[in-house]
Amino acid sequence: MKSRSSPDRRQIDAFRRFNRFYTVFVGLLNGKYLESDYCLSEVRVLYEIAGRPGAQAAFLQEKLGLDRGHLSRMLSRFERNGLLERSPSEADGRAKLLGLTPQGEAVTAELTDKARRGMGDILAPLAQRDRTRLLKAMREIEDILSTG
Amino acid sequence: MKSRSSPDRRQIDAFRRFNRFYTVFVGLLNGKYLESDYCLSEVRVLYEIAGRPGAQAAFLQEKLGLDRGHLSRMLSRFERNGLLERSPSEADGRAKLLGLTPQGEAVTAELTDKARRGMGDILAPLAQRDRTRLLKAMREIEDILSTG
DNA sequence: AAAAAAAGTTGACTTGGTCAACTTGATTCC
DNA sequence: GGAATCAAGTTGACCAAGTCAACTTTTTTT
Repeated sequence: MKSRSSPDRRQIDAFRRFNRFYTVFVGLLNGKYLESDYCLSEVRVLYEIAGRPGAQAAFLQEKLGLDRGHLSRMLSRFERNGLLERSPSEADGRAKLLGLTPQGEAVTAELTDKARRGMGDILAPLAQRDRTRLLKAMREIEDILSTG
Repeated sequence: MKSRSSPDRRQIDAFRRFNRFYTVFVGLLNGKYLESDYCLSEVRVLYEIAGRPGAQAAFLQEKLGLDRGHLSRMLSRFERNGLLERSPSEADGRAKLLGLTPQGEAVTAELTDKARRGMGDILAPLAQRDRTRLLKAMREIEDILSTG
């Protein structure tokens, strides 16, 4: 590995400032789209199931880092509220396959919509030029941090 | 106000993607520096008191959006653990002025240190050029989003 | 066939946080 | 100046998210 100078204090502090800034910013967003009966991990679970119908709990538990019991109860609640169906797996008698009901799909779509509207409201007052700059900057951060 | 075109779908989705990305990223960071007995709001409270010795609870409660009762108990706990002193205000008999004890200062400094080290670890493997790009992009996002 | 492991459920518990009632001291406003 | 109102802080009751461990059932290993 190539030897590199260590980061200086000014850079580290600017980094921390951005994190504080963006944490608050995202907090506001989430506070907004969490105006919807569902907490963050519930939303993540719904999205995940929507994206992979037929997944099983163990997979979600692993991927999202949730507790078994917690997830089990959450899924029961979803089922009770008509958002989710759990059907026995043919391949494995222990497992249950997860899938959203039409109502579950609708709720998930509504959540996505709300999230999109939230973002749209933030972008709307910006000039087209600033939107482009913003998204380019975001892209750049993703690139740099994810290859690092 | 100048009329502007509404943001398009691609931009909105790129925005959301960045939010997901950065939420996970920050989550990892926090997971790291929350390896320290203190939860996020406790850390914020400590930082706030460190930055404004003599502040009173009502101010913190307002600024950080915490519940009165929750904050009151948190401060009691800090006091019990020797991190905090609450002295009666001369100007207002109801109020108590908050200040960190030397031990409280030490804990806070240690937290800051940990946070800095966390950031440093992320910046370290990057080339100097990428660090500069990263921080410039962050700066740009702050600028655009905070003036909007 | 026995032992070990995996999927899921359940109960007991911890904890971060909310809500409302209450005490005490400061303001307001006739 | 005194009654009504309001603000600062404390306390108790409560909630919901999340953790931990025990248990059942089915599958895999050997």
